[in-house]
Amino acid sequence: MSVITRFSPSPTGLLHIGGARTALFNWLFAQHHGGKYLLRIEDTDRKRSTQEAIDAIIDGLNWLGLEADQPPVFQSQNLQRHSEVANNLLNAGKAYYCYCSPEELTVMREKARAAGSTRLYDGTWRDRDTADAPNDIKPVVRFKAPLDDETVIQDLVQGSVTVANSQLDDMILLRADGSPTYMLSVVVDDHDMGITHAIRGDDHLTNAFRQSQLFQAIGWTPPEYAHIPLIHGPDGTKLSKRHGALGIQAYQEMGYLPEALLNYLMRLGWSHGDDEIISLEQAIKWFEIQDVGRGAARIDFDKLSSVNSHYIREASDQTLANLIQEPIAERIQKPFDTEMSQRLVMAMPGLKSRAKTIPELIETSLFYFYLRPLEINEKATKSLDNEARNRLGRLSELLSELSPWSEEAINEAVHKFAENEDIKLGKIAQPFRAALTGTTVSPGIFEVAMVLGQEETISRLKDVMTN
RNA sequence: GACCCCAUCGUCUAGAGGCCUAGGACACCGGCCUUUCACGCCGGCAACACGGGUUCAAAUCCCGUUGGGGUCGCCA
Repeated sequence: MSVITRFSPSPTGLLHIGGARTALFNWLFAQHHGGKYLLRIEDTDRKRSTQEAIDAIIDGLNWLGLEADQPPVFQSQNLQRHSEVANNLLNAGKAYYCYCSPEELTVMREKARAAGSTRLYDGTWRDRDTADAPNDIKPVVRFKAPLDDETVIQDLVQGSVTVANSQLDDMILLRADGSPTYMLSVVVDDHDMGITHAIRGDDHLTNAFRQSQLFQAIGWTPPEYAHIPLIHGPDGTKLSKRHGALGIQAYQEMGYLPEALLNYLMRLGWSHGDDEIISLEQAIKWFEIQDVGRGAARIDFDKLSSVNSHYIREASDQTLANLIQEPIAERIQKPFDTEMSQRLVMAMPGLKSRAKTIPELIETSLFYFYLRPLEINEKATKSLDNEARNRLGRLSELLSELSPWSEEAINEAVHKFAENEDIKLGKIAQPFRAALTGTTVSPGIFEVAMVLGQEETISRLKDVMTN
């Protein structure tokens, strides 16, 4: 039997980092087994589901490259089928009508809780004659859950998990308005979609018991379950808006590369020995659900950044240039022309090894495109005393005659210059950097000069001399 | 509160009874490299929650304690 997995978010909010990881694990598992990975939008709560959320989820998934193998399934379109299954259960005597009013249930719940019970519904209508039914109450349909024995889930991650059936009450299958509940819909859709493995968050573990019972009652085989631990915030508490319960596009905006986020996410809970940098191809080969840990993991932005900087360094100069060209143009208020594009690509090797995020990459590349005269920051100004300016003057004369204009040639020329002036290289390199970049921190200054070109370099030198 | 799950350096983790005086990565601290900042390289700090068993031997198995998390809706 071929593997089919699914990621089934409810479109009531953004695709957060935990959801992204769940999707990733489902995707990896399916890929590893040569199966299929499907997307099911659980939009049966029509009040809370929004089109924006649906778009955000699908966009986020696409950005990460976790495309489903089939068009998404919208749960709301299977409602009829779901109630049909409930009605069959009703006919078979495995479900029943319950006429309790919401008020009655509230009282019942409070009583049960006070008594320390997990069975919040006491089964009032389980065996009661429907002839007793009040006329003013529309009934819900409840599942006649087994009272004795226990339900056991062989979870692929958590191992064998057992609960006494006496702990579980009769869940609602169909609401008073006839609409199916989540528990029912999940079971029917998982079956109808042929889901073989349900990989989902830990928070569903207790749901698995009831779903398993339902499968049993209908006579279907439940999927294999794998409940993966949740992701916590840096302080170990539940992920909240404060931490990282941000939409995935927030991470995009913060400048994380999708491959970096994917790599980071897969290592949260899953491991393959000591490997840290793992490509998607390798992950597909290596991914075993048994290797997923059982404890919750905290999100660590430092590590994410570190992984990100690795992928930035790995990315091709052209790819990165394409990525940041627009943002740079916005910053400098000037559209890119061919020459600027070429300059950016040329500058990339020196730039990318210094950046942990894309915004950082943008920030540090700006000086290449600022119009003259450059603004020199305070620190940089300090290296431009009179002596230094005079020296830069002499250097600029030398450089204006330099040919060819290569990094190596510039390097050689400046070294020779320092030798002739009997100064340490730093004495000229730092003022040179200040003049060309306006700052004290930049890529190698010979590389900078090379990228800037002979004319621009000389001009920038002259700018600081005349000021 | 009841039920369920979890527990190795600050963080992510390796570890499936002897290979562990517990390994890697991030972060942190030194050093090297060097025209700055990074990168890179070298070194350092740092953990098996606690208590009982089982065993010749336990981070690894069992029980308990403590701590953390999850679930208890006519939400999903």
